[in-house]
Amino acid sequence: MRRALLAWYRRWARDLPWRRTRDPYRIWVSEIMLQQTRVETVLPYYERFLAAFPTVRALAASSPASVLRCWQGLGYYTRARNLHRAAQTIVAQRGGRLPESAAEWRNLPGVGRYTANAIASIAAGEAVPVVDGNVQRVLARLFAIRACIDDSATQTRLWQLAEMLLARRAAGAFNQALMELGARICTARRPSCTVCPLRSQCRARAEGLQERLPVRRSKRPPRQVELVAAWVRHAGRLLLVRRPAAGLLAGLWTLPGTEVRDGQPPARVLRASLRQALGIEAEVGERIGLVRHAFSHRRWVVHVYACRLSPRRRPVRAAANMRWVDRAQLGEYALAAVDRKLLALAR
DNA sequence: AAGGCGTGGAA
DNA sequence: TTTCCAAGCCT
Repeated sequence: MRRALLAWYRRWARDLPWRRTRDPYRIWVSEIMLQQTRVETVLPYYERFLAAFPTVRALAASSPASVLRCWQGLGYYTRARNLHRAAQTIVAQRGGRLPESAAEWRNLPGVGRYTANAIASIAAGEAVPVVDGNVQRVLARLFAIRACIDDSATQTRLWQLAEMLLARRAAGAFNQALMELGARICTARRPSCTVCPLRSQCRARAEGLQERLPVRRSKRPPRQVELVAAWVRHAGRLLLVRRPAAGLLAGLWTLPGTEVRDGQPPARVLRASLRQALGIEAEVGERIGLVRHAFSHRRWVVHVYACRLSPRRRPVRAAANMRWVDRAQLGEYALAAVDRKLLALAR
């Protein structure tokens, strides 16, 4: 099995930038970006990030805002904050020397069992297994595991299997090969069994179960939330506010606004929110659009209104989490994808 | 154990 | 349009 898999990988592995280096810093950055994120999505971010922060020292010396700007649009923003924090810890406590074992990597924020083992096996050849979504699927099929993949007992078994199968003298290549197989051949839907290097050893295929495995727990549908946002311009500038430091899209910038409880009139809620949260007296004008956005765990419907400051209450002094922004300066503010949609409405 | 935490592509 | 999901981690 190892021989077939490694031979397949040598022949078919995609040429990816993080496969062209053994620099632990670069491997680390790639693994963090790849958490729950597709290769094609990561590629441009990876190149930009390493151009901006080519070493762990450069990353540690940068500002949180600049790291977040580089990450904007990639999602799961805690990853960026953890990466930055970890870089500062590495410089402050280890003189910039990166961890050298999976156990050491595991101590860094944002580095769990999968990521620690991935980095250590790929960058240093340490003989430790990985189990990610790909490996779960490949092993569940290879061994025809019908138990729910989310059960902790099943997880334990998958890690044991990955450990048992591991090609210990080529751990990095083996781990990547298993994941590559899951990404390219043993896909979630319509796996390409006829060209799979493990087809003769796959129990799911022998039993015709490959399309039905693995079995996952069904997730309950995301909660729907209605919001209202304000497009406030004054003297050629647009009002932005910074989201709270914790929670959804923490630390990113957005249009001012708030949640609308069911049945409430959006325009009135918005006017009250601007006054109470920001001390701004504004007239809420026409609705310039409706934006729908889906997160992993909730769905937003955002009403966007054009607003103008009440004439006698100007000028407005910006609080710490509030900025009047020139169009030319917009690039200095990290925005989530949902807020790109909001801004695109009124251009 | 289960839910918070993003996004975009595929079916 | 909706659903599922992709190189997970943290609480």
